[in-house]
Amino acid sequence: MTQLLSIQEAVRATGLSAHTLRYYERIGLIDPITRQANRHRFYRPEDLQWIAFLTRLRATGMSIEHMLRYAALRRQGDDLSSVSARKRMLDQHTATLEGKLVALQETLAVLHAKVAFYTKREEALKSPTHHLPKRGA
Amino acid sequence: MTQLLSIQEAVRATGLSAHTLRYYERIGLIDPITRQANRHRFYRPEDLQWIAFLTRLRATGMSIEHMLRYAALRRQGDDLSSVSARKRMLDQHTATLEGKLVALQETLAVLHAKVAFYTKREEALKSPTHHLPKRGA
DNA sequence: GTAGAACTTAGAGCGCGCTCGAAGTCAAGG
DNA sequence: CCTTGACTTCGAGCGCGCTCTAAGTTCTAC
Repeated sequence: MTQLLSIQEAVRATGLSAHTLRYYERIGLIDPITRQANRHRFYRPEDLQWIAFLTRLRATGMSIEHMLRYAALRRQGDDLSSVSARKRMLDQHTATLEGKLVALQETLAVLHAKVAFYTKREEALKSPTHHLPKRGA
Repeated sequence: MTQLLSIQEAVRATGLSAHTLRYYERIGLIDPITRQANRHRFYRPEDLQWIAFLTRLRATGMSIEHMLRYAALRRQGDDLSSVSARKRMLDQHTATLEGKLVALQETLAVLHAKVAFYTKREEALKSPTHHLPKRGA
């Protein structure tokens, strides 16, 4: 049958803490997780997929408020207005991430240059008789 | 001569708020900015360069605590231990950013796929007589 | 001389996203 | 029966990075 996971197993599977999993459910990011007789949660594979997607959105900087809007649209069902709105949200996030990607690449270039500079400086300082320290940035 | 900027001009130049500029100085991220007779700060081009670099580090997720360590090393001067430590910090940050870059690209791929899916779904919903709604993720 | 704008300081406050604590329930093992 | 331990709920607390407030100074314009 489908594998159902306890909260601790979900913790391992998602990388989130049990506190965070309950918190996400409490605020409505995650639909109410089905319970066993003892009221313990058990997570279905589809819950984990949704949580993994949420984690992606969070890790790339989407606010919880926005994720809540997305989750609400998802609950609304697959009518045109929901589908269009979700698409717009993801389009918007995509654009944001493309901007971040560029910024990140620029920063990586700056860091590579700085590291190269420090490497030279380091070598000069290690053998002061062979090279005078360089001037510069 | 070198151009000196008031705090408002520094705000425009850096994109940070005046509050944040003072805050950074107060906690030691920025060295004490020189003052005019009326005690107002005036920022030198080199201050702005340093602030721009800090802003890059922040924007790519370096914590203020780490930036403070970097700033302290910089104040220490260009001896071997400072240069090596700064290089190590930037190397470390570079590695972190390379990881983020990959994650970001993965998320962008997921988003592109989802948007494509929603686009199809949207079209199907707009002309329901021509296409039945699709099943799927 | 007075109003207003732009700055100064020190310290309090805030929003986000968790994170934790307290107290209770339940099932299994000894 | 009693402990142990994993879970439950609810609400309070926290760390980060600002952000704002209040009160004071100084300069410029009228």
